[in-house]
Amino acid sequence: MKLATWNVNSLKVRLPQVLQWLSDNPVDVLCLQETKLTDDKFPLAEINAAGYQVAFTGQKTYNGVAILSPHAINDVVKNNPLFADEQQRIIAATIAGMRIVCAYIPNGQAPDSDKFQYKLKWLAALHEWLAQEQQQHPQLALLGDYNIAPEDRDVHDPAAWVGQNLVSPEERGAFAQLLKMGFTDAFRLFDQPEKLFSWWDYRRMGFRLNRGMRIDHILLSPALAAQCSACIIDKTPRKWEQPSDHTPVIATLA
DNA sequence: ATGGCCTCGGTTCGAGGA
Repeated sequence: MKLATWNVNSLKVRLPQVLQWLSDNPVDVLCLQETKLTDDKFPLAEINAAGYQVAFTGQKTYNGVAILSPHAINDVVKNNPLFADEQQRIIAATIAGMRIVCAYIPNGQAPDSDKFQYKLKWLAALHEWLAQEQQQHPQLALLGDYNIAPEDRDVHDPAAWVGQNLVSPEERGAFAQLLKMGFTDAFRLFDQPEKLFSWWDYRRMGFRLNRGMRIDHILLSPALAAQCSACIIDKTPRKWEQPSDHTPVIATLA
């Protein structure tokens, strides 16, 4: 069983790459973020034709999330029921006995901004909701773009980023809270290469210079973590023409 | 050097992303 997450930064632009990647990497679950499509524009037929079911919720220009699977997708929930939000950032579903939550956590912009306060409130509501979900769903996975680099080793140049957005103590505290609740960062279950990231800035030759961050994560409940046999970041699509600035993360469950 | 690049909406620039 393979679970993956990928912030595609516009599914309209990236659909050919998503289909190519799925052809090269058949997975049981693929969570997408930043689809940036209203539901009427979602490429449902193309994804179905590739052999995948899909649940999605989107809006114009920003945000938007989707879950793709070759298996049946059941009990779809859009957004956090405990947090009224016009922004389409969460979709959850049950697939092959697992409860899958696909999340696009707010960016936050800067620690002194209103958007940062929104991010922290959003994360607090996420904690509250997941605490309920884990009671009902022992096999629970949270996949997505967290917009948080959990530790200094997840940042290309930690000294340059101290206190900034994506690495601030408040954000890292919110991530740590998820671990405290019992979730495991699948990537850190295994030995990993140093300086392996999931996002690189388009500017400043970020990818070529490996100036990146690990901000896309797969968090697993204890029952799923016990089955996890591998977790990798696939840098391949970041090397393609006109790439997303993020690249897929994949967890394998035994 | 607080910009650089990419996407979108909507027009030829601004906002947002991270």
